Amino acid sequence: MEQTYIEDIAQKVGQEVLICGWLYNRRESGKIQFLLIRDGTGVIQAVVTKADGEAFEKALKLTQESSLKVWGTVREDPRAPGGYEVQIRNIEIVQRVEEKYPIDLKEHGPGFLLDHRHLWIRTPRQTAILRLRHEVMRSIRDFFDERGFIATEAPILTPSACEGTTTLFEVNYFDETAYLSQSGQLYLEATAMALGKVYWIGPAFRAEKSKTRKHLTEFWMAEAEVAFFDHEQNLKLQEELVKYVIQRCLQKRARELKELGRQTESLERVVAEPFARVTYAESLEIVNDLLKEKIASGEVEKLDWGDDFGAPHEEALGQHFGRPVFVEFFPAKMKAFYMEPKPDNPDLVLAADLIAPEGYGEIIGGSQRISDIALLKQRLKDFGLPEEPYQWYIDLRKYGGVPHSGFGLGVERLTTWIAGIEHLRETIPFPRMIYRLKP
RNA sequence: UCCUCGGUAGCUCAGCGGUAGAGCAACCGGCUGUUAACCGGUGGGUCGCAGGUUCGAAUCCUGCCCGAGGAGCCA
Repeated sequence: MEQTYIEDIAQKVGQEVLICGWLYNRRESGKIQFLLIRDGTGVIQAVVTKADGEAFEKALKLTQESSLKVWGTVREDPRAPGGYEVQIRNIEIVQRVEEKYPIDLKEHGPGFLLDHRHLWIRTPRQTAILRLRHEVMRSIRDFFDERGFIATEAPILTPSACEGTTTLFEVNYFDETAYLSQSGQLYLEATAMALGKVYWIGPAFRAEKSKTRKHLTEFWMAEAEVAFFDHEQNLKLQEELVKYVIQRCLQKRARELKELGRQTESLERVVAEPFARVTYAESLEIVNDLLKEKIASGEVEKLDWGDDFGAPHEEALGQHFGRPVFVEFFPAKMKAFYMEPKPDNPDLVLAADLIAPEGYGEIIGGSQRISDIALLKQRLKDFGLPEEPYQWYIDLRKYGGVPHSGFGLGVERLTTWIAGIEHLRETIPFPRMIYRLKP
């Protein structure tokens, strides 16, 4: 008999099915037992009574997370969680858990759960989040594929810093030192010159000693790069992408969003309305005004020209607009060396960060890239970077340099926002953080 | 790296100078519609580690280790 998955159970009412899974919980009341079985697609209640004989005796032996197969008949019953249940005919215990399962149905702290991440991911909340992550990943791919982008890859092992500044993880590479990539961007610029429109979703590594709910040392970025794209086209693409992903999650993952208790009204508004846009200069005024009381009391720092936003500033800006907001035209010196200057004010660059509402902070950073070879060399010099390791990158301007633009989107940050959860560590199966390398 | 809080039973915590506790989990028993079921019983401890103060330390002091929350930095 073929296995039926729990998510399809509604189509099997009145029929005999085979459920293969794990025991999530068991409740018994004398001559009747209720088994809650999970199979990765959902949880179903199965019922067995003393009159069922052998199956009842086997059910008594089942311990939490024991693996099992259950044959029985599906019926609708309002008393069952989810509205459907299986009347058990036969049970096969695949493996009985002999030792006590470490994770209870309630009351655990984050430290304990992270130590048991390999088991924690079995719980309904975690599977809902991971399914949502899958939808985010898949919809990003679909978005780009539908628009004729080519998926290409950037190397993880790199000879030098892409952006020069951030701390990198060092790796022994035979007789040399290599670094784990902190961004695929520079390589994507090269593949964009080969293929026109490119994207990739890959891991990025930052050895920053950050310890906040918004940081991982290993996270996934969706990056895109388009030849002949300018700043305006770049922002339009980003807005379409974010709306597309959210729309897909709302459509296809309503069950998971409900499981997470996510209020979807704000997400629906994000899809319906245009994103806000402010210049960096305007944003300074807005943020300083919004936070003027906290600045006066010394709780938050006042932002001066050239300052980057801190967490409170980012949050205030997100709350103020109540929808995603692009902050654009930053001072050149506070951003990376490769960004194209604003034509009417070369002290600013054609770059933008996208700030999510509801306090979720920056989810995208992007810019138009420098296309002129002389300017690029000058910028490397200004930033105190050597030309030699960037020779291949300079070549992109020597041989048919064109205006081009791109961006990087933080997959976990976007997923955290859509899920409406507190900490991004739950949006990746095995989070890597400053004090956490295991399991 | 800095600031704050914490580490006591498998888990979540109480106890804060005088015999080591509760709830949940586990195990045993009861209950034919449970919903993180309920009711009764049983077992379960190097009180993070090291040193100090004291007649006496889980409790007070010092150092170290580990973790959580926040800051900075960033996606």
